[in-house]
Amino acid sequence: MRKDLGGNVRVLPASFYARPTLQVARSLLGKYLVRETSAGRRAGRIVEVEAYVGFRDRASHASRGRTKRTEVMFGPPGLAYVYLIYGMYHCLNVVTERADFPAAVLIRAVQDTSALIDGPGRVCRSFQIDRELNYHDLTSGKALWIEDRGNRIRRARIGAFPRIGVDYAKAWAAKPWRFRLKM
DNA sequence: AGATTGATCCAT
DNA sequence: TGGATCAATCTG
Repeated sequence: MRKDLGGNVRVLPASFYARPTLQVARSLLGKYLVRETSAGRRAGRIVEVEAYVGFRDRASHASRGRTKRTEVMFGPPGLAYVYLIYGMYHCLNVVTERADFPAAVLIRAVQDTSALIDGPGRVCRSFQIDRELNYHDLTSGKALWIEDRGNRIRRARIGAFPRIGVDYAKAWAAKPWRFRLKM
């Protein structure tokens, strides 16, 4: 299938990511995560995400400052931030907003045609995403990208909840920055 | 509830 | 340089 024609299907451009992170997070619901390898193409509908916003967000890796690991979060919008957690699992984020402002959205769950892949580590395992894709340009339309397939998501279908696994962030952990698409 | 696993970060 | 920590997942 052509990615830039046929009306509805198109790779999300940098302008999509260059917006306030909470907006980007909600907008990502219903979009399609696409992974292309030599083995073929695989896609899934994004159904759960989490936003990490700015220097002051204590739940964000970037709250500790600009380090080798967090540098990508300070990069231009539309980059992939992929990191290894617990020495075993990878997590995929998309970088948002603007250069020098650290923000990203974690992809927590996608709906395949046959299964729900629930959990950021499972998403990466299922889509063969690892740190080789850290800094990958998601607007390139190669290897890994996100597509708009023209389906509209009504605001009423989006639920907001506290983020997972960030209790150490105290008050910031309570912010309803996890967004999930109701079935 | 406990184990797993290794990169990262910061205090010693 | 050592050791605590970790945006998770699996098993019992």
